[in-house]
Amino acid sequence: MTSQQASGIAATDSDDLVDTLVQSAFATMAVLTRIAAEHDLSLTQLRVLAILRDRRPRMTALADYLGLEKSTMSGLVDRAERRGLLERVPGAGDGRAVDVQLSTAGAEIVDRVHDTIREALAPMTSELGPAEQRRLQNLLRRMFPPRSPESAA
Amino acid sequence: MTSQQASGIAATDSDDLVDTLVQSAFATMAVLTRIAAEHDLSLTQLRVLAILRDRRPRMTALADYLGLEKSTMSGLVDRAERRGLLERVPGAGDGRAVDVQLSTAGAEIVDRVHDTIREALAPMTSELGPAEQRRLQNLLRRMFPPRSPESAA
DNA sequence: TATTGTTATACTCTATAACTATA
DNA sequence: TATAGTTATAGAGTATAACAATA
Repeated sequence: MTSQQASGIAATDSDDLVDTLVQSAFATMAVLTRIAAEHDLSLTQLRVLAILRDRRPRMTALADYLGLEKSTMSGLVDRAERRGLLERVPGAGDGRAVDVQLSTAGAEIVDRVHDTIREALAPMTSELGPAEQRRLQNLLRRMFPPRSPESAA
Repeated sequence: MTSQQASGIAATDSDDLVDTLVQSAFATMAVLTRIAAEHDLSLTQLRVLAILRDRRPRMTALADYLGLEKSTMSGLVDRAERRGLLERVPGAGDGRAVDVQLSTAGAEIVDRVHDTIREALAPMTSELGPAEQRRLQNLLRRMFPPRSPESAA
Protein backbone atom coordinates (compact mmCIF):
# COMPACT_ATOMS: atom_id res chain seq x y z
CA MET A 1 0.00 0.00 0.00
CA THR A 2 1.41 3.38 -0.94
CA SER A 3 1.33 6.39 1.32
CA GLN A 4 -1.32 7.88 -0.91
CA GLN A 5 -3.56 4.90 -0.60
CA ALA A 6 -3.11 5.16 3.15
CA SER A 7 -3.77 8.88 3.09
CA GLY A 8 -6.93 8.54 1.04
CA ILE A 9 -5.78 11.29 -1.30
CA ALA A 10 -6.57 10.34 -4.85
CA ALA A 11 -4.88 11.52 -8.03
CA THR A 12 -6.94 13.86 -10.12
CA ASP A 13 -8.21 13.03 -13.58
CA SER A 14 -6.79 16.08 -15.35
CA ASP A 15 -3.92 14.44 -17.05
CA ASP A 16 -2.20 16.30 -19.81
CA LEU A 17 1.48 16.11 -20.62
CA VAL A 18 2.50 18.84 -18.18
CA ASP A 19 0.80 17.09 -15.28
CA THR A 20 2.40 13.80 -16.25
CA LEU A 21 5.82 15.43 -16.50
CA VAL A 22 5.46 17.02 -13.07
CA GLN A 23 4.18 13.82 -11.47
CA SER A 24 7.02 11.83 -13.04
CA ALA A 25 9.54 14.38 -11.80
CA PHE A 26 8.19 14.15 -8.25
CA ALA A 27 8.20 10.35 -8.39
CA THR A 28 11.80 10.36 -9.61
CA MET A 29 12.89 12.91 -7.01
CA ALA A 30 11.20 10.86 -4.27
CA VAL A 31 13.38 7.89 -5.22
CA LEU A 32 16.53 10.02 -5.26
CA THR A 33 15.67 11.67 -1.95
CA ARG A 34 14.99 8.35 -0.27
CA ILE A 35 18.23 6.78 -1.46
CA ALA A 36 20.24 9.87 -0.53
CA ALA A 37 18.69 9.78 2.95
CA GLU A 38 19.62 6.11 3.31
CA HIS A 39 23.22 7.27 2.94
CA ASP A 40 22.70 10.23 5.29
CA LEU A 41 22.83 12.68 2.41
CA SER A 42 20.42 15.42 1.44
CA LEU A 43 19.45 15.68 -2.20
CA THR A 44 21.66 18.75 -2.53
CA GLN A 45 24.65 17.01 -0.97
CA LEU A 46 24.12 14.12 -3.37
CA ARG A 47 24.05 16.52 -6.31
CA VAL A 48 27.31 18.08 -5.16
CA LEU A 49 29.01 14.71 -4.89
CA ALA A 50 27.61 13.61 -8.26
CA ILE A 51 29.00 16.70 -9.98
CA LEU A 52 32.39 16.12 -8.40
CA ARG A 53 32.43 12.58 -9.75
CA ASP A 54 34.36 13.60 -12.82
CA ARG A 55 35.14 17.28 -12.21
CA ARG A 56 37.01 19.53 -9.76
CA PRO A 57 35.21 22.86 -10.10
CA ARG A 58 35.60 26.20 -8.35
CA MET A 59 33.22 27.09 -5.55
CA THR A 60 31.61 29.66 -7.83
CA ALA A 61 31.17 27.22 -10.72
CA LEU A 62 29.55 24.74 -8.36
CA ALA A 63 27.18 27.38 -6.98
CA ASP A 64 26.28 28.61 -10.48
CA TYR A 65 25.60 25.11 -11.70
CA LEU A 66 23.31 24.33 -8.77
CA GLY A 67 21.66 27.73 -8.85
CA LEU A 68 22.72 28.52 -5.28
CA GLU A 69 24.35 31.51 -3.61
CA LYS A 70 28.05 31.25 -2.92
CA SER A 71 27.38 31.54 0.81
CA THR A 72 25.07 28.54 0.57
CA MET A 73 27.82 26.70 -1.26
CA SER A 74 30.25 27.47 1.55
CA GLY A 75 27.94 25.85 4.06
CA LEU A 76 27.32 22.77 1.92
CA VAL A 77 31.03 22.27 1.29
CA ASP A 78 31.80 22.91 4.97
CA ARG A 79 29.51 20.13 6.12
CA ALA A 80 30.61 17.69 3.43
CA GLU A 81 34.26 18.44 4.17
CA ARG A 82 33.72 17.95 7.89
CA ARG A 83 32.33 14.50 7.05
CA GLY A 84 35.37 13.75 4.93
CA LEU A 85 33.41 13.43 1.69
CA LEU A 86 35.33 16.11 -0.22
CA GLU A 87 38.28 18.46 0.05
CA ARG A 88 39.00 22.11 -0.67
CA VAL A 89 42.17 22.70 -2.63
CA PRO A 90 43.73 26.03 -3.67
CA GLY A 91 42.55 27.05 -7.13
CA ALA A 92 45.34 27.01 -9.69
CA GLY A 93 46.42 30.39 -10.97
CA ASP A 94 44.14 32.54 -8.80
CA GLY A 95 44.98 33.17 -5.18
CA ARG A 96 41.35 33.76 -4.31
CA ALA A 97 39.94 30.64 -5.90
CA VAL A 98 39.09 27.37 -4.16
CA ASP A 99 38.58 24.13 -6.08
CA VAL A 100 36.55 21.27 -4.69
CA GLN A 101 37.30 17.59 -5.21
CA LEU A 102 35.95 14.29 -3.93
CA SER A 103 37.84 12.40 -1.25
CA THR A 104 38.28 8.65 -1.59
CA ALA A 105 35.42 8.13 0.83
CA GLY A 106 33.27 10.55 -1.14
CA ALA A 107 34.03 8.78 -4.40
CA GLU A 108 33.06 5.45 -2.86
CA ILE A 109 29.77 6.69 -1.50
CA VAL A 110 28.75 8.43 -4.72
CA ASP A 111 29.47 5.25 -6.68
CA ARG A 112 27.39 3.21 -4.28
CA VAL A 113 24.52 5.68 -4.40
CA HIS A 114 24.67 5.78 -8.19
CA ASP A 115 24.32 2.00 -8.39
CA THR A 116 21.47 2.03 -5.89
CA ILE A 117 19.61 4.65 -7.90
CA ARG A 118 19.87 2.55 -11.05
CA GLU A 119 18.55 -0.47 -9.18
CA ALA A 120 15.73 1.53 -7.66
CA LEU A 121 14.61 2.93 -11.01
CA ALA A 122 15.00 -0.35 -12.87
CA PRO A 123 11.48 -1.57 -12.03
CA MET A 124 10.12 1.58 -13.70
CA THR A 125 12.31 1.57 -16.79
CA SER A 126 11.76 -2.15 -17.29
CA GLU A 127 8.06 -1.47 -17.76
CA LEU A 128 9.13 -0.42 -21.24
CA GLY A 129 10.70 -2.49 -23.99
CA PRO A 130 14.11 -1.59 -25.41
CA ALA A 131 12.68 0.30 -28.38
CA GLU A 132 10.29 2.19 -26.12
CA GLN A 133 13.12 3.10 -23.77
CA ARG A 134 15.08 4.56 -26.67
CA ARG A 135 12.04 6.46 -27.85
CA LEU A 136 11.36 7.87 -24.38
CA GLN A 137 14.96 8.94 -24.00
CA ASN A 138 14.92 10.68 -27.37
CA LEU A 139 11.70 12.51 -26.57
CA LEU A 140 12.95 13.66 -23.17
CA ARG A 141 16.28 14.75 -24.56
CA ARG A 142 14.53 16.87 -27.15
CA MET A 143 12.51 18.56 -24.43
CA PHE A 144 15.41 18.90 -22.01
CA PRO A 145 18.60 19.04 -24.07
CA PRO A 146 21.73 18.39 -22.00
CA ARG A 147 23.46 21.69 -21.28
CA SER A 148 27.05 21.97 -22.34
CA PRO A 149 29.58 24.80 -22.83
CA GLU A 150 29.85 24.05 -26.54
CA SER A 151 26.24 25.04 -27.08
CA ALA A 152 26.98 28.65 -26.06
CA ALA A 153 26.26 31.17 -28.80
CA MET B 1 23.71 31.70 -21.69
CA THR B 2 22.75 29.15 -19.10
CA SER B 3 24.26 28.96 -15.65
CA GLN B 4 26.11 25.83 -16.72
CA GLN B 5 27.67 27.49 -19.68
CA ALA B 6 28.74 30.26 -17.33
CA SER B 7 29.99 27.74 -14.79
CA GLY B 8 32.01 25.80 -17.31
CA ILE B 9 30.59 22.52 -16.04
CA ALA B 10 29.81 20.26 -18.96
CA ALA B 11 27.30 17.43 -19.09
CA THR B 12 28.84 13.99 -19.23
CA ASP B 13 28.50 11.65 -22.17
CA SER B 14 27.08 8.70 -20.28
CA ASP B 15 23.50 9.05 -21.29
CA ASP B 16 21.24 6.13 -20.73
CA LEU B 17 17.56 6.33 -19.88
CA VAL B 18 18.09 6.62 -16.14
CA ASP B 19 20.43 9.59 -16.56
CA THR B 20 17.98 11.24 -18.92
CA LEU B 21 15.10 10.66 -16.51
CA VAL B 22 17.05 12.16 -13.62
CA GLN B 23 18.21 15.15 -15.65
CA SER B 24 14.67 15.76 -16.89
CA ALA B 25 13.34 15.54 -13.35
CA PHE B 26 15.88 18.09 -12.13
CA ALA B 27 15.10 20.40 -15.05
CA THR B 28 11.39 20.16 -14.30
CA MET B 29 11.89 20.71 -10.56
CA ALA B 30 14.07 23.74 -11.29
CA VAL B 31 11.19 25.32 -13.18
CA LEU B 32 8.73 24.54 -10.40
CA THR B 33 11.09 25.81 -7.71
CA ARG B 34 11.75 29.05 -9.57
CA ILE B 35 8.08 29.77 -10.15
CA ALA B 36 7.19 28.91 -6.56
CA ALA B 37 9.93 31.27 -5.36
CA GLU B 38 8.55 34.04 -7.58
CA HIS B 39 5.38 33.74 -5.54
CA ASP B 40 7.28 33.54 -2.24
CA LEU B 41 6.51 29.86 -1.88
CA SER B 42 8.81 26.95 -1.25
CA LEU B 43 8.33 23.86 -3.35
CA THR B 44 6.77 22.12 -0.35
CA GLN B 45 4.35 24.97 0.27
CA LEU B 46 3.38 24.85 -3.38
CA ARG B 47 2.76 21.12 -3.15
CA VAL B 48 0.54 21.64 -0.13
CA LEU B 49 -1.52 24.29 -1.90
CA ALA B 50 -1.74 22.16 -5.05
CA ILE B 51 -3.10 19.19 -3.08
CA LEU B 52 -5.67 21.41 -1.40
CA ARG B 53 -6.88 22.62 -4.77
CA ASP B 54 -9.61 20.01 -4.90
CA ARG B 55 -9.41 18.33 -1.51
CA ARG B 56 -9.75 19.12 2.20
CA PRO B 57 -7.66 16.45 3.88
CA ARG B 58 -6.71 15.77 7.48
CA MET B 59 -3.32 16.88 8.75
CA THR B 60 -2.27 13.23 8.88
CA ALA B 61 -3.43 12.48 5.33
CA LEU B 62 -1.50 15.49 4.07
CA ALA B 63 1.66 14.44 5.91
CA ASP B 64 1.36 10.85 4.66
CA TYR B 65 0.87 11.98 1.10
CA LEU B 66 3.90 14.23 1.19
CA GLY B 67 6.00 11.72 3.10
CA LEU B 68 6.55 14.13 6.01
CA GLU B 69 6.25 13.85 9.77
CA LYS B 70 3.13 15.26 11.35
CA SER B 71 5.21 17.79 13.26
CA THR B 72 6.66 19.02 9.97
CA MET B 73 3.13 19.31 8.66
CA SER B 74 2.15 21.42 11.67
CA GLY B 75 4.91 23.89 10.86
CA LEU B 76 4.08 24.07 7.18
CA VAL B 77 0.40 24.63 7.88
CA ASP B 78 1.24 27.15 10.61
CA ARG B 79 3.24 29.32 8.24
CA ALA B 80 0.76 29.03 5.38
CA GLU B 81 -2.12 29.81 7.72
CA ARG B 82 -0.28 32.83 9.13
CA ARG B 83 0.02 34.09 5.56
CA GLY B 84 -3.68 33.57 5.00
CA LEU B 85 -3.22 30.92 2.32
CA LEU B 86 -5.19 28.19 4.05
CA GLU B 87 -7.34 27.47 7.09
CA ARG B 88 -7.58 24.80 9.74
CA VAL B 89 -11.11 23.55 10.35
CA PRO B 90 -12.31 20.99 12.91
CA GLY B 91 -12.38 17.51 11.43
CA ALA B 92 -15.88 16.12 11.11
CA GLY B 93 -16.73 13.26 13.43
CA ASP B 94 -13.45 13.13 15.37
CA GLY B 95 -12.73 15.66 18.06
CA ARG B 96 -8.99 15.25 17.57
CA ALA B 97 -8.89 15.70 13.82
CA VAL B 98 -8.06 18.88 11.92
CA ASP B 99 -8.92 19.35 8.26
CA VAL B 100 -7.09 21.81 6.05
CA GLN B 101 -8.62 23.87 3.27
CA LEU B 102 -7.52 26.64 0.94
CA SER B 103 -8.54 30.22 1.64
CA THR B 104 -9.76 32.40 -1.21
CA ALA B 105 -6.33 33.99 -1.40
CA GLY B 106 -4.69 30.56 -1.43
CA ALA B 107 -6.96 29.36 -4.22
CA GLU B 108 -6.10 32.43 -6.27
CA ILE B 109 -2.37 32.05 -5.85
CA VAL B 110 -2.38 28.34 -6.65
CA ASP B 111 -4.36 29.00 -9.82
CA ARG B 112 -1.92 31.69 -10.86
CA VAL B 113 1.08 29.48 -10.15
CA HIS B 114 -0.50 26.61 -12.05
CA ASP B 115 -0.95 28.79 -15.13
CA THR B 116 2.58 30.09 -14.86
CA ILE B 117 3.97 26.56 -14.68
CA ARG B 118 2.13 25.59 -17.84
CA GLU B 119 3.48 28.65 -19.62
CA ALA B 120 6.99 27.98 -18.39
CA LEU B 121 6.94 24.36 -19.57
CA ALA B 122 5.25 25.14 -22.88
CA PRO B 123 8.55 25.86 -24.69
CA MET B 124 9.70 22.37 -23.75
CA THR B 125 6.53 20.47 -24.57
CA SER B 126 6.14 22.35 -27.84
CA GLU B 127 9.41 20.87 -29.01
CA LEU B 128 7.30 17.79 -29.67
CA GLY B 129 4.44 17.35 -32.09
CA PRO B 130 0.96 16.35 -30.87
CA ALA B 131 1.48 12.64 -31.59
CA GLU B 132 4.86 12.70 -29.88
CA GLN B 133 3.38 14.41 -26.85
CA ARG B 134 0.78 11.67 -26.56
CA ARG B 135 3.43 9.00 -26.92
CA LEU B 136 5.64 10.60 -24.28
CA GLN B 137 2.74 10.88 -21.89
CA ASN B 138 1.80 7.24 -22.40
CA LEU B 139 5.36 6.08 -21.84
CA LEU B 140 5.76 8.14 -18.67
CA ARG B 141 2.42 7.02 -17.32
CA ARG B 142 3.40 3.41 -17.78
CA MET B 143 6.61 4.01 -15.83
CA PHE B 144 4.97 6.14 -13.16
CA PRO B 145 1.33 5.11 -12.91
CA PRO B 146 -0.83 7.66 -11.05
CA ARG B 147 -1.45 6.43 -7.53
CA SER B 148 -5.06 6.12 -6.49
CA PRO B 149 -6.94 4.47 -3.61
CA GLU B 150 -8.77 2.13 -6.00
CA SER B 151 -5.50 0.45 -6.96
CA ALA B 152 -5.03 -0.87 -3.43
CA ALA B 153 -4.95 -4.67 -3.24
C1' DT C 1 37.21 48.59 -8.44
C1' DA C 2 35.69 43.97 -9.25
C1' DT C 3 35.82 39.16 -8.01
C1' DT C 4 36.31 34.93 -4.87
C1' DG C 5 35.13 33.17 -0.95
C1' DT C 6 33.80 33.26 4.10
C1' DT C 7 31.14 34.78 8.07
C1' DA C 8 27.04 36.60 10.53
C1' DT C 9 22.27 36.46 10.72
C1' DA C 10 17.64 34.98 9.95
C1' DC C 11 14.09 32.07 8.21
C1' DT C 12 12.22 27.70 6.25
C1' DC C 13 12.24 22.71 6.17
C1' DT C 14 12.83 18.62 8.49
C1' DA C 15 13.03 14.96 12.20
C1' DT C 16 12.80 13.18 17.10
C1' DA C 17 10.88 13.35 21.48
C1' DA C 18 7.60 14.81 24.79
C1' DC C 19 3.19 16.44 25.47
C1' DT C 20 -2.29 17.23 25.36
C1' DA C 21 -6.69 15.85 24.10
C1' DT C 22 -9.70 12.60 22.24
C1' DA C 23 -11.05 7.81 20.94
C1' DT D 1 -3.98 2.11 25.18
C1' DA D 2 -3.83 4.10 20.73
C1' DT D 3 -4.41 8.01 17.64
C1' DA D 4 -4.44 13.18 16.04
C1' DG D 5 -2.17 17.00 16.53
C1' DT D 6 1.02 20.53 18.74
C1' DT D 7 5.23 22.15 20.89
C1' DA D 8 10.20 22.10 21.99
C1' DT D 9 14.49 21.40 20.23
C1' DA D 10 18.15 20.73 16.96
C1' DG D 11 20.32 20.55 12.52
C1' DA D 12 20.43 21.28 7.42
C1' DG D 13 19.43 24.30 3.51
C1' DT D 14 18.83 28.76 1.86
C1' DA D 15 19.38 33.93 1.08
C1' DT D 16 21.08 38.71 2.18
C1' DA D 17 24.50 41.65 3.83
C1' DA D 18 29.02 42.66 5.40
C1' DC D 19 33.62 41.42 5.23
C1' DA D 20 38.73 39.95 3.82
C1' DA D 21 41.90 38.78 0.37
C1' DT D 22 43.26 38.83 -4.26
C1' DA D 23 43.03 40.48 -9.08
